Amino acid sequence: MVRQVAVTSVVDAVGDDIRRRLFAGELPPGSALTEAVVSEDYAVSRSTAKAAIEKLSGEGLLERGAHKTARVPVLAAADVRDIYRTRLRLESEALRELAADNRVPAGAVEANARVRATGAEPSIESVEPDMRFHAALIEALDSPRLQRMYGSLVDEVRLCMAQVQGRSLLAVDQIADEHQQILDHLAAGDAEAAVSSLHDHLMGASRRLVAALQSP
Amino acid sequence: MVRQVAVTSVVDAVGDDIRRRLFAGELPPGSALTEAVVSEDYAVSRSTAKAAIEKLSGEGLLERGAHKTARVPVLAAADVRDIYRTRLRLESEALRELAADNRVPAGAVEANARVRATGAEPSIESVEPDMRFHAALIEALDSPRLQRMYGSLVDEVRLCMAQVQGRSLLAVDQIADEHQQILDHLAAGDAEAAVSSLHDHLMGASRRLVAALQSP
DNA sequence: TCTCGTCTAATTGTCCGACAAGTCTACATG
DNA sequence: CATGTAGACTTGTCGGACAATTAGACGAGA
Repeated sequence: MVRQVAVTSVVDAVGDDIRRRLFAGELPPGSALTEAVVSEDYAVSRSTAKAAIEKLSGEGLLERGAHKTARVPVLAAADVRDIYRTRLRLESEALRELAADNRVPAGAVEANARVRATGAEPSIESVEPDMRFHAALIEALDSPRLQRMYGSLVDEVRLCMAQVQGRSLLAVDQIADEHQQILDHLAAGDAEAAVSSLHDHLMGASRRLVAALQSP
Repeated sequence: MVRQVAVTSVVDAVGDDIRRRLFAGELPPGSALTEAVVSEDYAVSRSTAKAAIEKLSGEGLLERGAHKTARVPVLAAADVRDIYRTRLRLESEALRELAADNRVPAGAVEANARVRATGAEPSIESVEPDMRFHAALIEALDSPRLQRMYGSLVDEVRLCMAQVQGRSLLAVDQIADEHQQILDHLAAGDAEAAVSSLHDHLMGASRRLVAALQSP
């Protein structure tokens, strides 16, 4: 077992902050990010700015064509649907594997408790534990590659959230209830029921996101 | 509908050629790729070489730590198993969705015919159509994100193949038969049977790869 | 002998400045 | 109105430079 500590290069630091700004909605969809601007904003060389931008492009958080300025992607309904259907695919598999052993990941239970603790009203506060709940399902499989894939999806989900500015929130209680239902099915070892609940949970969220995207 | 044509930067060209060399086994596992060497080999600046190396690292085809020289990853048994289990997860989901509509992707049928056409003896020739068969299952779902994820897995699979140098090949007929079995189950709309066949197919391949890795 | 510093060579991280090539916009021309 | 063109902006690539880091060799001292 090797202890891991994080070292951060300037490129990473700049990339991380741009990512943060993306998720915080500080960079509206469609807005441009030229290498020169990034370079000035962070007081780094253009090479460094370029590297940061290209890294984010590789992750799908920015769009850029050859000789074109990088832009914050504008997510269309088709994108949101693809993101959520792919999410559903990964998480469904996770549920099937967990249900096969009646496994209920402790991290998911804990995260859902935190969801519920954020109060009854729809709240942006509940997003964080909500994401943790779902991530815990994936992490329970202990597969580096699956986790990496899911991580890239999560980033796109956060981009969605930023673009609808919380206009698609559901009552916290309902979210927590739906999560609990999934956990119950897991405990019972009923894979199909768990998958079905997850399907409703995620497809509902997808529909709300699409609706929020299309109404100003 | 926009017609797409490919433009290739120098960075991409260098990256693509290194990728090719990786898959061709020209770069043995564990070997180092310094920026200076790449820069000289391709007669490009170090900045360009660096960008190419970093792109490949991002795709998981090279390993590199801060201030460390990039190296061709040496795949351990755990890696191969994780790669194949993740492959199984994605392809299983694809089969379930296809079976739900009794869909048999034409591309998969055609690819399997090409597998069989490569003769009866185990042959490196059959690898290409084999990969096409599996990719066709994923492509049938028409999901950009799922395809991207699967693509990154395929790259790692090719890295495996390069590292065992074809020491894990199975008789072409058997491969084609197993593929056909999956297609038959799909046509019958029997998702669980299709998934089960796929499971045996992929886990067998995984076991052979691990064995080949561990014997000289 | 083993451990610990130190020195050195190789390598990467970051910056700067430069120029060619590509993109976009507005404007002029036919 | 379509076409072409000029100019500003932006990206792609290069070369060189220097600091920071790593890794290996070497030697001093316990």
